[in-house]
Amino acid sequence: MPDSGGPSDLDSILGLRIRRAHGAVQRHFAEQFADLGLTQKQISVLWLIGDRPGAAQTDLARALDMDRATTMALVHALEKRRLLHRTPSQSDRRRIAFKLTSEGSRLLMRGKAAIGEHEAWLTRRFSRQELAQLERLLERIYA
Amino acid sequence: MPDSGGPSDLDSILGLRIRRAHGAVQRHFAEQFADLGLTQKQISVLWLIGDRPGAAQTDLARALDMDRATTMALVHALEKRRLLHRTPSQSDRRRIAFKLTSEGSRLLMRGKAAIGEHEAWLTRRFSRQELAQLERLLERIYA
DNA sequence: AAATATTTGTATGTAGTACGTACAAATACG
DNA sequence: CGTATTTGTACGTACTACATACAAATATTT
Repeated sequence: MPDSGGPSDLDSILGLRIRRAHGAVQRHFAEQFADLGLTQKQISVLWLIGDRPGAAQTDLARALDMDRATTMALVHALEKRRLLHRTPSQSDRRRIAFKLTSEGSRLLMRGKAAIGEHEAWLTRRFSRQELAQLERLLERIYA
Repeated sequence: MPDSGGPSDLDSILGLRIRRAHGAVQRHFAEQFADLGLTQKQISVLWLIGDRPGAAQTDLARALDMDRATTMALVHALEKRRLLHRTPSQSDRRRIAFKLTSEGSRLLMRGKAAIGEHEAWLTRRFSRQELAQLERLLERIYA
């Protein structure tokens, strides 16, 4: 082996740190949620629809910072699993309102519990102050 | 519209903030690198091979926190574009050493410049202290 | 020295995420 | 009323990521 992993100037790139942190969180999340069969994005969608029944395509896309095509790919997959259903709006017949099915609600409840554990795993490495600081700094990137 | 984007308890999830920050960085990166035709992962691989010529599959996977299959998918794509080439190691004939081609080196140089601009965009929202703090906190997640 | 285990590279398949584009229907606006 | 915008749909493309199985080379154990 010509080089066994010495430091590289790549380490000083903030973007890479964010990507690696994201990857680590993603991996732990996937493990935690393997039995529920939900990804981060999927449970985010369920969560949002649970919070805002009647939301539509554009609402989800905006809330989750995704484009419409990506959003609908998620929604269609969840609909196929009968976790949500879609009913046309009466006031605006272009819109189709999303609601959780009872199975979707049950899965969301289990998902929220699992997210609690996941978040505990993630946040236990920070003090309360550090956590607040980290959230504040991260928000500046996407807000 | 039944709900126009009020706050949700989703906002208090650190994992989601990391994901959204990652998404924002990813989007800006993609714009910045559209003309170079390189993704974050791809330039990370080029960068690492530039820093450590002779590295092999496993070295890259470890350095970038990816599994071997993902790593090789990246390497193969870059090899197809003649940005790197692979030569069998003499000391260990299982290993195949990666090196940049001259075209790969040129592209890496341009990429490093573009990363400089990208990093400037990303970091200009933080003071020097905040930047150090953010890097320190992020590292705790994946290290 | 021989048998076994590990490492390394290869090849395939699946899934999720993300975006672009083009199209049709409904609504809003001038 | 005609036009522009919004909304949903239906394609297609690309990247990332992981699992698995297989072969070859090397390392380890007996």
